[in-house]
Amino acid sequence: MNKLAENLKANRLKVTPQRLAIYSYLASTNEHPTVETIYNHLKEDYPAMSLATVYKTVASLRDCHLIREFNLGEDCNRYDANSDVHAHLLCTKCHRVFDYYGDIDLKHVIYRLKTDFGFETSALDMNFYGICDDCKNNNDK
Amino acid sequence: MNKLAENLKANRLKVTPQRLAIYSYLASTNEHPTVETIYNHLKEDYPAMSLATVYKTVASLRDCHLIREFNLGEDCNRYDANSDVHAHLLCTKCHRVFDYYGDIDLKHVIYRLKTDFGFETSALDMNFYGICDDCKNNNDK
DNA sequence: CTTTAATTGATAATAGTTATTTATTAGACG
DNA sequence: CGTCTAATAAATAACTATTATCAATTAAAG
Repeated sequence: MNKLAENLKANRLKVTPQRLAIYSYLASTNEHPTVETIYNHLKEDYPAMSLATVYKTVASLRDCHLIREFNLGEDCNRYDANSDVHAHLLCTKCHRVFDYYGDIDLKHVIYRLKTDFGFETSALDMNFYGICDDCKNNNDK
Repeated sequence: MNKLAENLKANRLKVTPQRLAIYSYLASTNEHPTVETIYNHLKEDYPAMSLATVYKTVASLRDCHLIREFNLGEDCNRYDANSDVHAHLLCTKCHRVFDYYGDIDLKHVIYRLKTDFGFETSALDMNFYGICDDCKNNNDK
């Protein structure tokens, strides 16, 4: 039994082909896909899969913290199975999202939030908006 | 003529009572209101104001950078006229949003993004999700 | 194998946002 | 100050991402 199936079982989620496919895809990509993207990507191998199933599955995976759901000011959410602490860089031109594993002292900030304000942090987003290197160079169109 | 009206003029936006009211309200609060909240707050003084006007106005103000639009994983956007660099703390229990003006070395990160990846940052969000002090103490309900 | 509760697929419903259209108005110009 | 015109507002229809519903299917426990 693979790791993904074990994670599902550990969270009392039934191991279905649909869930394995969605979770597996998210674990294999760093494209931060939307529900639409996930659906289109899996349509070929799972032609019967419903869009509603994708929505329900990402909600389940998010609820048991197997994936992260986030919004970068677009009209839809994005999903990410990468649990390492990292920032997201959204290129406002090509709409790709890049990861940044930087030297940002987040533990220090989380500690300050707790001691100074009594705020108990359980998750965080760090999002940068701008123009990526490719788009800066490719000024054609 | 007040500062708000001057800002509107500087961006070639007509100075209308609706825009002044919405912009003025955003400049006066630190509650990070949603469109719904803005609409309800102004309904008393401007009973004829349409919800569509609020949507169009915040879009205009956002487009000329007089306010910021952001999303904290809720089902609607929030707006903020505070242009100082700061983080947002969303209490996932009472759904209030607090500001944090911390010692986060963002200039350093922005510089690294540019030199290491060629990413030109034009805006950023730093969002912390957790439980605020009030909610931690008020465990009643 | 049987049973049962969870899940899927199809689709209707919901909610936030945007588009459309007509009436109104800010502000330029004389 | 009155006239004119393009921009804006109000009302509401349309759109789209997401959620809810429900009958059919299936994972998995016994």
